[in-house]
Amino acid sequence: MKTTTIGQAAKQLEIHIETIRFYERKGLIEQPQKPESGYRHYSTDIINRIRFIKRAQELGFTLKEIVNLLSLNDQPCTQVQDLAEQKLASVQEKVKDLQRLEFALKEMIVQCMNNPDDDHCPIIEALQP
Amino acid sequence: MKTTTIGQAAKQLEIHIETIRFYERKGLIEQPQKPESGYRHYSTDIINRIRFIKRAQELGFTLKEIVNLLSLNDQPCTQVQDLAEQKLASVQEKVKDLQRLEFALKEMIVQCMNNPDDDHCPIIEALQP
DNA sequence: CTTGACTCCGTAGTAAAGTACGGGGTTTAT
DNA sequence: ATAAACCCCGTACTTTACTACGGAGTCAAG
Repeated sequence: MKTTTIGQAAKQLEIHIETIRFYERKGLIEQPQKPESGYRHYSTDIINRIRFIKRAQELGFTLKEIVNLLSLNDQPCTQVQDLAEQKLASVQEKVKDLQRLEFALKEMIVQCMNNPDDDHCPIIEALQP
Repeated sequence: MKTTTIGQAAKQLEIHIETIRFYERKGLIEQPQKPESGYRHYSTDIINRIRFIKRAQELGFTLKEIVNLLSLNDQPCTQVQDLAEQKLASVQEKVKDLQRLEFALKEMIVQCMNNPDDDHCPIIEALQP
């Protein structure tokens, strides 16, 4: 089986070596087999696991949640679904809030554009509820 | 004018006293007038400013960004408009990101629901390349 | 066989956003 | 007028997710 050193793995994954060691310490990945040299050698399995971690992170999961996700590997699908649904709910809430803000900012800008007096900005008051 | 002590303000805003002092140190709010006793006394203006900070935070703005938002207050109207437009752009971007995330999560959940095999979760597999 | 690149390990530092602590003054209620 | 409750200040600690450092061992090229 083909294996890579930690440096090659890091380059391939575009992360720092230390990040890999960090994940190891945090229990997100196992410490790989180390032959007599003492150097870590990574299988594609571990590489893919790190890729998984990175993707989950992009989806807004914290490392803690990812540990949880990974531990669900052997758990029934419904539990994984639960986690994803929780995440979804919080994301949807954030979107709504941001859209409210977007609307508010747009309103402000319009008011600004209709303002003849440059020294008295309507946004100033609008920002202070 | 009615004022409150830091403790009352904190209770009202449901944050810690130390958080208020922390915002002061970070320049998000001014240190309020302190009479001979040395105690801070907060006007409703400052209370509202903190409320604004909290709201902006819930919307995903960092304190650094909020400092920026708040700095809109002292600028002439055209500059305020500029900054508001920059903010708007970043908010819109954030909304888009979150909607992408929302979509990805929904897809996963649907796949999960259509999965007859509870022991073999498509979410976990989807994230494993 | 030596030089440079790579790896090991443990420890320390970073940024963000607080939170806690402790020794001292002040206010308020009894 | 005294104890409880509140506030002052500076400093230190917390969490998350890394990132950096430094001395020592190892491997690969010339």
